[in-house]
Formats: sequence, C-alpha cells, structure tokens
Amino acid sequence: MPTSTRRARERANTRERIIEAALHVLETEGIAALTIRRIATDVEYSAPVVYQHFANKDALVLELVAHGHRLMLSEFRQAAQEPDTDRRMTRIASQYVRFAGEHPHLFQIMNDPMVDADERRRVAEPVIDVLKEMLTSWSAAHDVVLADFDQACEILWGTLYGIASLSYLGSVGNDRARCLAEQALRTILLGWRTETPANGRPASS
Amino acid sequence: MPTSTRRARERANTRERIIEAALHVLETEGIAALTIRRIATDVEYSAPVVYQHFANKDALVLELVAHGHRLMLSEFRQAAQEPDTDRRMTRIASQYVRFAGEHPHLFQIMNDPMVDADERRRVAEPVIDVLKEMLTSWSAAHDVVLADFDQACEILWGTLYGIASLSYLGSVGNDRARCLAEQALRTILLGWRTETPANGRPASS
DNA sequence: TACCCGTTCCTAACGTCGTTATAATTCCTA
DNA sequence: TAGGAATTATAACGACGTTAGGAACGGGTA
Repeated sequence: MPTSTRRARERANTRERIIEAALHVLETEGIAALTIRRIATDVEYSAPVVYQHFANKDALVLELVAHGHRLMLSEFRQAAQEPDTDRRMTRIASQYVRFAGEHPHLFQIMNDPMVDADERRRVAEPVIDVLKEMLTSWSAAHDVVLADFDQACEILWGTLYGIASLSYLGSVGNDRARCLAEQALRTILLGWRTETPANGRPASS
Repeated sequence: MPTSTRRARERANTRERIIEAALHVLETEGIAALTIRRIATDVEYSAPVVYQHFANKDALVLELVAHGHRLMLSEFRQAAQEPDTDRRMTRIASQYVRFAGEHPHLFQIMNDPMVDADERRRVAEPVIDVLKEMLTSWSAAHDVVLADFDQACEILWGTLYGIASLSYLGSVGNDRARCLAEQALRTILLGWRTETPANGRPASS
C-alpha cells in the first residue's frame, strides 16, 4: 500500500528542495538571479519540472514571501520576551530593521508590489498580530487608551516599514536606521501617552 | 549656420517626447507595460532609436523618477504655503500620501530598489529639503530643540514613506492612509514637544 | 512474463524582453 | 554633385517565463 504515499512524499520533498534552492539563490545573489532555470539547475532538474510544483513563478515567490514572514515572526516572538513593555516596543522596532538589513532581498520581495496584495496581507497577519499584542500590553501598562487601536497599529507598522526601507533603499546605514526606528517608536509612544486625557492617576491597586 | 542647432533641437525634442511617452505609459498602464519597444512605437520610431537618447532603460527610468520628484516637489511647495506651522506639517503628510495614491506607478519607481541609490538620493534631495525647512520653522515656532535634527527629518521622511506604502501596497485605502499620516505626524510632533526639557515658558516677547 | 497506463521528465519551441550589429537611407557640406 | 556623417530600420542575440510533445520509467494486471 505505501507505493503512492512514497510518491507523494517524494513530490513534497522536491517541492521543498525547490523552495530551499530558490531561497538560497535569492538571499545570496538577489532577485535578479532568481530565475526558474537557475532554480531548476540547482535542484538538478529541468526547468519545466518546477511547474509541476508551482503554478507559476509568482506562486513560488509567494512561498518565499511566506517563509520570510515566518522568519520575521520567530524573531519578533524572541523580542517579545522582553518583560518591560517600553523596551519591548523599541526592541521590536530594532529587530524589524535588523531583519531588513540581514535579509535585504527577502525583505524586498516581502514588500514587492508585484505580489498580490491580499496574499501579502494574509502572510503578514501573524507578524502584525504580535505587534498588536505588544501594543495592547503597552497601553495597558501605561493606562493609555488609544483613540483608535487599529489605526495606531497601522501607524506603527507603516513607520517601521518606512524606516527599514530607508536602510534597504540605501538612504542610511542599517545601524542608523535601527537607531531611527527605536527613536521614532519612543517618540510616538510618548506622543500617545501625552495625548491621553490627563487622567494621570497611576493604576490603583 | 543654424543647421546643426536645429538638429540638436530636434534631438532634444525627440528625447523629451520619449520621456513623455514613457511617462504616459507608466502612469496609465503600469510598470509592466513600460517596455522600450512600446515607448518607441508610441513616438513612432523603432526601438533602437531610444538608445540614441538614453544609455539603457535604467537611464530612461531614472528620468521618470526625477520627473516624479519634481512633481512631488511642486505639490510640497503648494502645501508649504499654509501659514500655521502645525497644519503645514500635517498637510505635507497628507499631500505625500495623496501623491502616492494619485501616481501609484510613479511612486513605485521613485522607491524602486532597482534604481541606483545615489541617484535616488540626489533627485529626492530637493523634496527632503522642503521637509527640513518646514521642520525647522515648526521647531522654532514651538521653541522645541530637537536633539538631532537630521535624525528627526529622516524619521519623518521614513514615516511618510512607510504609511504611503501601506496605501500603495494595498494594505489600507488611500483616504485612510492620509488620515494615518496626519495622525502619525501629529503624534510624533507632540512627542517631540513633550520630550523637550520642560523649559515650558512661552516664547518671551 | 508481458503488457499497459499513468506519472515523471527532458528537449524544443514560442513569444517577449533589453540590447547590439549591420546595413540602408537621408541630409548637410564641400 | 560627390562624399561623409548622422539617422533610421531590420535582423539578430541571449535570457526570460511558460507550454507542447514525446521519451522513459514503474507498478498493477493478464
């Protein structure tokens, strides 16, 4: 009975090898080197074989985008262990920019307008959820009630992306961008604390 | 004697027509339609003629990027006429995002990692300068001394780009992105005002 | 064992891209 | 008017994503 299951296993295995090869090419040589023929060569197949595992190049790239977000998610979870809510926020900012610096080509396709907007939103969702959790606990810790929570999250997310882009677009170095991101986050959080109607009594016991 | 000057004039004219045709294709049909052959067809020439005016496609695209920044600059200058320094800042934020929404494909190539980083910095400089002037007058109006002025500018620039990207990447609609940008700017400015060592005496006469 | 059918794979090809070589044509100048 | 430079188009090259066609393989049945 296990004859067909083995075939399926082999199929899944080559599919995985294709993704890994594509990922390796992307990270080491950039998006220009990421061609179907190159990937096929690396996994020792001919080009059309790739199309048995992916409908087209976009589908394969989407897989890399998903991988990138999973990677970012794991780094975010790591940063989320910081107990202090303020430092946690600045650490995630720094981590985000660091990711963009350490995986520039991955970061590039993760924010490539060519990939479908809905798909990108879908794979980015878990990462944004971490950000939401962190903002929730931060606002709770400081007795800050945000006028519009989702809006606040989108502002943070956009800000992080924008400042990370300064780095990967070559406007500033990555170290400086990390500094900028931390500073920007501190400023925004300070702004939110300040604009909260000054009901400034500390949380009663 | 004017025979050679006419030739030069014609040359310059064709060059300009190529740029305009390229711009039209880009804005109306997107970057995928922006091919040398298509542009050449639109100006009623064969493809190789384009290479008499531009070293390669990148050089032509760079011209479009420069055009985009000039366009953005003119809109910024318009927003800069607002007398109130605070409203001026939020207006520029709104204007930036609006530009990204009204010229999505132009905005895309203006921030395309494929175009040379140095060249992009160069053509973006005048636009950033406007932002710098506005921040200067804002901080003066509020007696705010920014710890690091350039850093503050880069934070603003990055934030605007990031939030505008939320729109053109399809995460949020353009109207919402404009709202986010204004809100983000207000928050950041509030943060800077707050963190300034509370020498809170109003500007003495 | 012999056949057969479905899967897997490769070669070849199509159309498009950016770009270049080559040749024809045009237009000014001497 | 003859010659030479500038201008133009045709054809081609290599690389891309993608598809068509057929060869090879491998397990289930006679």
